[in-house]
Amino acid sequence: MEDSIAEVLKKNQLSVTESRRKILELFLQQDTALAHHDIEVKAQEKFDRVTVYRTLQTFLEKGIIHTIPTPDNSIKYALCRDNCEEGHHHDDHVHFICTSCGITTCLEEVHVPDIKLPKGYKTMQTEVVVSGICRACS
Amino acid sequence: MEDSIAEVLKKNQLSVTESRRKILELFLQQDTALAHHDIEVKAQEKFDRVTVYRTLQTFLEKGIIHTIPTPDNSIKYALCRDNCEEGHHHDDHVHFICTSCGITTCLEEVHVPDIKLPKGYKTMQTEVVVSGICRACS
DNA sequence: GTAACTGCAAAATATTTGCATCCTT
DNA sequence: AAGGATGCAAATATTTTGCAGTTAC
Repeated sequence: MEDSIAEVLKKNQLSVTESRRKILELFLQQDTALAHHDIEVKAQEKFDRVTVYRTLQTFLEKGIIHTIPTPDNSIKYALCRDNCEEGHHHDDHVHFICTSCGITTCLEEVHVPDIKLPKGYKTMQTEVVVSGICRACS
Repeated sequence: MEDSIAEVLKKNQLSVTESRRKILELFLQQDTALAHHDIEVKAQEKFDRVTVYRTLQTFLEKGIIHTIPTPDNSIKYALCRDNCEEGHHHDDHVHFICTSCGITTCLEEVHVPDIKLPKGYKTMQTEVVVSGICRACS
C-alpha cells in the first residue's frame, strides 16, 4: 500500500512528500468522495489548509483525482480509477449522493449514457449525478 | 411582461418589491443561466450583494429558479420552467455548458435518461450536465 | 399599522498569494 | 546543491448575520 502510494506520485512526476502521501492515502482508504473540509478533519495529522488546497490542485491537474459537481455546489473530490491522462480527464461513471447520510460515491460500474443533443451542439463530456438513498440508508 | 413578473411573485406568496422584480426580469430576459456575479453586473441598477443573496435564496426555496451543478463548481442559477412546487423541484432536463464561451443553458427539450442503479440504491433525482461546444461557437 | 424586505456594517468563511524555510531528489 | 513543497502571514473573495430604516400590502 505504502509502495503503491509512492508509485502513483512518481508515475505522475510528483515528488513524494509527507502531505501528498497522507492525502492520497486518505483517498485510497475511502470509497466515498471527500470535501476539502473532510480532508482537513479526517487526516490523522493536521495539514495546513493551504497545503491541502495546493495538493488537491496538483492532484487535479495530474488527473489523480476528479471533482464531482453536486446540486448544492459543495466541492467533492474522488480518486480517478479510470484511465485519466494529465489534463484530459475521462470520467465515464455515474456519481451518487445520498440525501440521508450525505456520502458521495462513484458508481464505477454504472456508465453515463449517451445523450442526444439538438443539432449544433458538440458533446465533450457528460456528468451524471444521481441523488437518492444509498444502500446503507435504505 | 411586467405583469407576468408580478404574477409569478404573487403566485409564490412573495411581496412584489423592486429588487425581486428586477432580478426576476433579468432571468426572464436571459435564456442562459446566471451566476451570482452576473446578476450583480448585469442588473441595470446595482443591488446590494446581500439583497442578491437573499433574493436568490428565496427564489430557490419557492422553486422559481434552480441551481445547476457545474464541473468547476461555480454556482449557476436558471429559471424553472418546469412545474416546480415549493421544496420539491422536478428538474428533468439536461444542462449544457459551453467550454468555449462559458454560457450555461437549460436544454428543456432534452430529458434526463433513466439511470439503472445497482440494487439497494433509490433514485430521487438525476442531474445531467453536458460540457462541449454550443451552437453559436461551433 | 404591521410584517416583511432592504441596505449597511461587520462577522465568519473560504480561497489565493508571497515569501522564507525545509525537504526531496 | 537545486528545485520544489510546505507553512505561516496576510491579502482577497465569498457568504452570513444583526439591525435600523423603508416598503408593500
